[in-house]
Amino acid sequence: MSAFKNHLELFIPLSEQEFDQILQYFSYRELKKSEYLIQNDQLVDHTYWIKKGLLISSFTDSNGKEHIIQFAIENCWITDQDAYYNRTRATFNIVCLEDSEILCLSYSNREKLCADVPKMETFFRRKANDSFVKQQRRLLTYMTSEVKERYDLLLKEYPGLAQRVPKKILAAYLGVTRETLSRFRY
Amino acid sequence: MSAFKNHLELFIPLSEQEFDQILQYFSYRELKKSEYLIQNDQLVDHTYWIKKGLLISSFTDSNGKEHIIQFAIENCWITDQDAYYNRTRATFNIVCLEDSEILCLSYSNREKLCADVPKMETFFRRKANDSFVKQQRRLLTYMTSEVKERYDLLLKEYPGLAQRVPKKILAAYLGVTRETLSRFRY
DNA sequence: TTAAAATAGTGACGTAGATCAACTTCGCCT
DNA sequence: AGGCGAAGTTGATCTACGTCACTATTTTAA
Repeated sequence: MSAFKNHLELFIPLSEQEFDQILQYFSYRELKKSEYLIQNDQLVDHTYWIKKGLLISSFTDSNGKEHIIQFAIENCWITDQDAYYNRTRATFNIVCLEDSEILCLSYSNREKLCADVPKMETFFRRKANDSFVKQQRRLLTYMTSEVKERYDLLLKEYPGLAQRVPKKILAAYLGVTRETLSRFRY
Repeated sequence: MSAFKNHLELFIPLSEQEFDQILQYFSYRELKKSEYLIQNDQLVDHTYWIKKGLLISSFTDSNGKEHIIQFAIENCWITDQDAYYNRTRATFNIVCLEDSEILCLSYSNREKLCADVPKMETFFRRKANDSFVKQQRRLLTYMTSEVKERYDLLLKEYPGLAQRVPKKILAAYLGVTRETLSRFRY
């Protein structure tokens, strides 16, 4: 009754044996609240699937302002994708907001997995297309919607997030100051 | 000496025979300036690779304001990805700004191609990861940079675009009015 | 070839959200 | 349990960009 198997089966059907084989390519980690998974300037050799917990990836711009790139809760993947795919150093920080349980996949194991198990290459292709569309929707929301509307959409996408995460983090995801967000809530 | 073969070889090496086989899955179209490749509300059954020309995909929001999603010039892929991958209707319009020559790949042919030629599944996986990262960089630029800076970055990414495209289209890509863009140029 | 439409530039004014500052409340740590 | 830093609220201004209105120029199509 693995949540990870269910997750993979969103895109590809798997036998128990296939799933067991796939799991060999992953390792497992547990992190406590406020520990870092990735820090700015590190080489990024892994992508991560969140079994349990809550993490954020963030970017600090040249004015020292922090922007939230992504929330990752149960069943989400997270890494600094630019650094991971291009084998360069992180520009993002990824930190735990809650104690977390994480499956880890190294770059070389991911390539091996894709070569050894064609279904997994299909999975990653579909997943990447899906992520692209979601990212594009976020950009579109950014371009077309008022802050209040973007806030409502965020809470609709992650119900209960407002209770798990400081408001200033929500504001930094929406691209406004905490003062502005505070004036919008009632 | 095919530009398309070179394009595929950015991610995967190909023999002439393999390339010839791959080409079988595509069809070819020519469009004149101002003709539509995809119109809002149509079913989207193809993704397109631009051999020559210039197209834009755009989205018209509930206030009637037009937003430019993407410019597609030589060697770019373009479609309404949300509609294409999820087999639904277009929310974007895609129109030619210049006479264009286009390779077309249907959804079912793409799936067949991925199943028949594993290298092409690898190509599309890598390409999708790459597109995701580029999209994420655009969102980040949106969140962190002033309009003037975003304008300069756009022209750096597509040199000569300012000469090929009406200014109001550039403004709609940057998410500002044509008046504001006009005041930034010197 | 010329009229109409689309594109572009500029000024005056309006507004959403930023910035700064003061105050309150919450959560963590020994 | 109580002290301290982080988080959140609220008010007063500031500012980047939007809106509207008018004019000039370029493109399109009959």
